[in-house]
Amino acid sequence: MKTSNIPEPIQTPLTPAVFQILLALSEMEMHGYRIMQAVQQNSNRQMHMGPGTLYGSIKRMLADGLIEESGERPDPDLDDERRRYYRLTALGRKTVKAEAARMDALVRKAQALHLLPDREGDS
Amino acid sequence: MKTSNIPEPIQTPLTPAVFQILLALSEMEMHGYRIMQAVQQNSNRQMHMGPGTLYGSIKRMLADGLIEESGERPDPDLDDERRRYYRLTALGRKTVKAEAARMDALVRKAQALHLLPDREGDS
DNA sequence: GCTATTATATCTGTGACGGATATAGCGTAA
DNA sequence: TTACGCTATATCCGTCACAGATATAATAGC
Repeated sequence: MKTSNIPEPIQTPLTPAVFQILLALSEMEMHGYRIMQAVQQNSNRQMHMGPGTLYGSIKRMLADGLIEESGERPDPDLDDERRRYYRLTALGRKTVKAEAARMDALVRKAQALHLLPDREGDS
Repeated sequence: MKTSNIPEPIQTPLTPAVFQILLALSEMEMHGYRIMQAVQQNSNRQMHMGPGTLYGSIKRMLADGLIEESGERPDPDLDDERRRYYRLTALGRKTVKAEAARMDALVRKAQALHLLPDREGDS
């Protein structure tokens, strides 16, 4: 599957792993291991991201300019020197928005086909 | 990324290609080449699915029992003998629903983080 | 009859994923 | 203080989906 890059050099569809990482980092800066836990939690433990997927994805996302390492330590007291914190770049934020919009359109399509339980507030 | 198979042998997250094919076949039975066009159309020509992705995905989905070939020719008059029509299986329908629900949850998460333009009708 | 489009199919390089493995700091209970 | 489990990062490698290229052939229009 491929998306035409008419508007900007945005790279979609994102892989599930990359999208989950961007989504987690949209909420707050965090370090790698924390991302793994966040993904598991905000999916009701239905998804599991192993270290191979996590750190491999992080490396690629750094290279693509979607995220960057943040030197700041959010909590100087309870800290762990090993941790490496990451934050979204402007491109990362733009990309996660584009992907969310793409998925939203698909969800609406699915809704129109009665593949989701009916809800109030749809056109 | 991996999903635990607690409830049923449903295979999610689906790849974008597989989800698009299931979504297209949810609307109506159609043949392979038609699916390619449908994907392009209901994504405003932002996505393009080549024959490699299409027929490779179809082969896998047949093996996984998500779709099955339908001997019926919907339009006996305007027909093409080369066409091979496909329809969803019960598993395929269950799978596309599960995936739509998974994506819906992600979209809601994105909405809560203001990654989507605000809309009316959200809790 | 010529050409473009329709339609299916395979081959192959690239790259994401995911389990295994490695390394090491940290917390705590015996 | 030692042992163990958890935290945390990192790499390796096998598997598999993707995507362009290519092949083949039927159909449609000129």
